Amino acid sequence: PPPKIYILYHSRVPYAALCKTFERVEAITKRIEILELTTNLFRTVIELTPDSLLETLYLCINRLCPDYEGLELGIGESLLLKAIAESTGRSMAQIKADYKDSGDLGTVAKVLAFLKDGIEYDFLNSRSAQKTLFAAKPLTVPQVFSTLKEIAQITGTSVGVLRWGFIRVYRSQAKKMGKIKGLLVACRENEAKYLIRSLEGKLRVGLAEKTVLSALAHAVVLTRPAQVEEELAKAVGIVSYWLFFPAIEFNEQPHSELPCYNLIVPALLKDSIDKLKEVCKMTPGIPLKPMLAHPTKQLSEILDRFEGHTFTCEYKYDGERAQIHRLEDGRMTVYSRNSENMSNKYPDIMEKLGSVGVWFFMWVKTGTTSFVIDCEAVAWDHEKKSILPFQVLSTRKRKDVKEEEITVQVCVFAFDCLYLNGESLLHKPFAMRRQLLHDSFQEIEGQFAFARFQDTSNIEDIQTFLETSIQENCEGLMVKMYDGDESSYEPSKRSRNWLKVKKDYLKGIGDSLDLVVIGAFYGRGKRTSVYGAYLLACYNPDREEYQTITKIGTGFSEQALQQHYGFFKDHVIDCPKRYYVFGEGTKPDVWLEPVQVWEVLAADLSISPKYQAAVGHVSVGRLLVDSAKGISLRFPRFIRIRDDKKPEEATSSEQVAEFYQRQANNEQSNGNGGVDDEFDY
DNA sequence: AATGGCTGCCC
DNA sequence: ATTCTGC
DNA sequence: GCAGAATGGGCAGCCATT
Repeated sequence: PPPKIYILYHSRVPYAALCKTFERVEAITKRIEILELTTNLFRTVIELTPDSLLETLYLCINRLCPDYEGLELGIGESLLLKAIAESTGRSMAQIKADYKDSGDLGTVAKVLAFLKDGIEYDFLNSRSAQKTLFAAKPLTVPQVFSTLKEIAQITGTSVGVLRWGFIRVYRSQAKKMGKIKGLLVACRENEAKYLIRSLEGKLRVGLAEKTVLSALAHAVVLTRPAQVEEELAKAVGIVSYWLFFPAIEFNEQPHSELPCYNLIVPALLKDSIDKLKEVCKMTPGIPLKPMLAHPTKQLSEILDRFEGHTFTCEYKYDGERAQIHRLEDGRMTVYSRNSENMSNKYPDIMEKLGSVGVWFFMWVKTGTTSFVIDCEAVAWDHEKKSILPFQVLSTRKRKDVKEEEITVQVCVFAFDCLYLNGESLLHKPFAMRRQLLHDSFQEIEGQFAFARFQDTSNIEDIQTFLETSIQENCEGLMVKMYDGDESSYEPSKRSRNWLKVKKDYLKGIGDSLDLVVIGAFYGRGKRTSVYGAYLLACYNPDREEYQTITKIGTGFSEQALQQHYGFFKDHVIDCPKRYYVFGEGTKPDVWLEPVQVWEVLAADLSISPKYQAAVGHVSVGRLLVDSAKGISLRFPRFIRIRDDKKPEEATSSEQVAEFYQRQANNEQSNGNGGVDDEFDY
């Protein structure tokens, strides 16, 4: 149907219009209706106030700018709680209690009465509030957006010396808080709710980037600025998803190749649709959203998926995704998985890749000018010539890194080439991209390597290759479509053309532990009114203690969440048992009696600064483990209740220590395992 | 100058 | 990251 | 199968406090 116009003619989009859409979207779950509502919002904006389209869109996806510009609000839950408390004149305790009950900070801000000039205004009762409270002008989308941006730009503590020697301290947190409060008092009806959620960084209305992008495409097809195409509007009186399909397609390519709304939106408004594809082309220097892989539960899934196709297996390295760009003019950038600019973290990579010198030491072969390559940066032990764990990589400094001061060396494992010498390779088959990658770069030991691969279609070979990858400190395998149309590079897609196989996905392998539930955390959002996460412990029979090991918050079906809540609410205790061993920073919202054992799966064990499992038993060369550190789990998830086990029969501290030791031994001894044939493919 | 809490970003 | 769920 | 929303450990860096 034609847009329901609830925006009157304004020079700017009222923030209320946006919030109204959010409210409607939040109330429904049907995807097509959500799409329709969002499309109508954008159509209205295009028609009435096209200059606000970009800001409207950014507020819909809850971002301030393209990811690679790296501007962040720097506001979290604590600051918001404080801001809400101060704005409402209520105590933190009250705010926290409300938060617990509603599971939504937005609701907390919306429901509470605001105190202003000694008069209490009730936001729910808009009639009584209207007269006085609404003295402030209604918020507009550009205004809210620019204030959010200002908040993000506030930084640092500065000390200014005023006349007569008075010292004034500007605190960035206080300034941010001031801006938030300023917005809050101007909010009406539901605006505070969505404003707070924007500040939290999660809109949680069931509308996120993919749908917003699709809605944008629909809107610009149906509505051109200043010339509503009535006929077209009538034609879609019957809502059919497939009628819109061309619109989706036409916008998807531009966005996947040039994921920057600052560039796309003006082009959408100005240019014809045909021209858009020309304007929005892959551009070195602007990061692509990396292609992602589907998890695989069994090796047989690989054969099912790739039956009748050629595919190839690669090691899955446990490091940090690095999309490396080099432009013709020599400028270079390293981007992370989430398109953050990591160039300052990797001066060593920049130096090596950018350098001209003796060909023997260069990663880039002569003749290779511009490129975009997809890689994994992995911590590297130069003495042992082996891969170090992710936890080591994560200790690398991130800002203003000087090459001389680098403590954690990195080896870059390249596995794809998306752009080469002025030409996009996104639509080329993977076989060709890999060939070009190998033709254009060369391996330098301990610095740059190609991801190890094996082309095979035999399940036993895959099994063996998987085991070898794990021996060599990798996470497992990536299995990729090798040839044909389906092997192209699909930015931002979790494509079925790439599968990942990790040992912990496979049934019966991986670290499974039986742990005791000793605490719980209130759920939020769709987990309001049940516990959203739990605190788990292992058992130390010698000391008769339960030692905390991890929180857990995934793997539960909705039914399981209900069931657990129902069960544990009768086992809540006022304070922790004296035989609970826990760190100050890991206290749950409620403590529980030790009455149930859960089977839990994890990818790895880690040295923990917070948890206490096997404390005093942890020793490994590289990670300086002091006696106060315990063990925790990487990627913990709930598998099932172990009703057959009593709490005292849970995995013991000693076993936890053993698991860790085994893992560490593997990391230390097998680094070199069977790699003397490094160039043997 | 040291410490600890908060935040954002890796996985 | 992993996992679950409505469409 | 997609898109969205729940939730995990742990690191550096920033800021406020002491």
